Amino acid sequence: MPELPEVETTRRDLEVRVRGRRIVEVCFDQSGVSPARGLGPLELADALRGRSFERLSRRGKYLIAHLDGGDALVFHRRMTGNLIHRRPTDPPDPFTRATIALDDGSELRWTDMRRFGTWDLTSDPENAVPGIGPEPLSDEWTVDDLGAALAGRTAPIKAVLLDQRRIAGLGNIYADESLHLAGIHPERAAGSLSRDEIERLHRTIREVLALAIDLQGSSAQHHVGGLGQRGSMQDEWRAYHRTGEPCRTCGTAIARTRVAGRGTHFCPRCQPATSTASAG
DNA sequence: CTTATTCCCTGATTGC
DNA sequence: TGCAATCAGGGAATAA
Repeated sequence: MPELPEVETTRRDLEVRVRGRRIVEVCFDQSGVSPARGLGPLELADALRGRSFERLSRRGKYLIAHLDGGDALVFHRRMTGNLIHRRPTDPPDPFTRATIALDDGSELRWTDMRRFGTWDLTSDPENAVPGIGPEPLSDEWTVDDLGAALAGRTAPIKAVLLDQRRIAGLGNIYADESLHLAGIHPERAAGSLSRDEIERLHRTIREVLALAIDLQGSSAQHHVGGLGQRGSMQDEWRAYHRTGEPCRTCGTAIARTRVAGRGTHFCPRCQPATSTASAG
């Protein structure tokens, strides 16, 4: 599913291709459902027609398309959303819910099998995502910041990693992967992590996100990049979606449980429930 | 303020 | 083989 690396992949792919392009028309499928809360398909098309893209930015899992005039169209791909740049003559993409025609004859196709994705038109792009936590790949995000986000919390560490108010952009895949690399059990109380564990986790979060961006994201399920290409990070998964398969570090079968309502994968040996001893 | 639960959606998978 | 139940999960809403 699209997490920070998948959204960043799309941003990089599309930025150069939509910059300066004017929206000629926006067409939605026949469902009558708009991905924009509070705006129907026709209203949304009216609001976007004639506007130009200035740049694309990202905040956590949100893709922000800055428009001329100072406002922005904010996309969230949720589970199955993709934004793909195509020519009209390219073969159809399955589950295309909307098409944005551009003034150079190309188009952006919004595909979203499960229709969870959202568009949000805002006049205040700087505050497009209120309450969201720090960007984990930013130079300004320190070990101390992570420590402060975890301090005193009794919730499982994985639940805190998934909480977008604490850290922006981690989802189920990269939470599991970061914890495996750090050797930390996903059900450990967040506030119980030692300084050494917090340092390891800070490092592995950044490592796994950076690698995933290099590999253009994980495409085991639905994600494709802005040109329709698959990523290859799924080949590097060490925990996520590997139930019963051998841990790449120690060979122990990867276990599966449920944390914060999400399927959770970990190595019972490398990620012990109690120890603070090293791993990763 | 906190943590836990439900719901949205639809194709894939599982169970009988 | 067929059909129903379950599963996948980000985040908003709701509950406690």
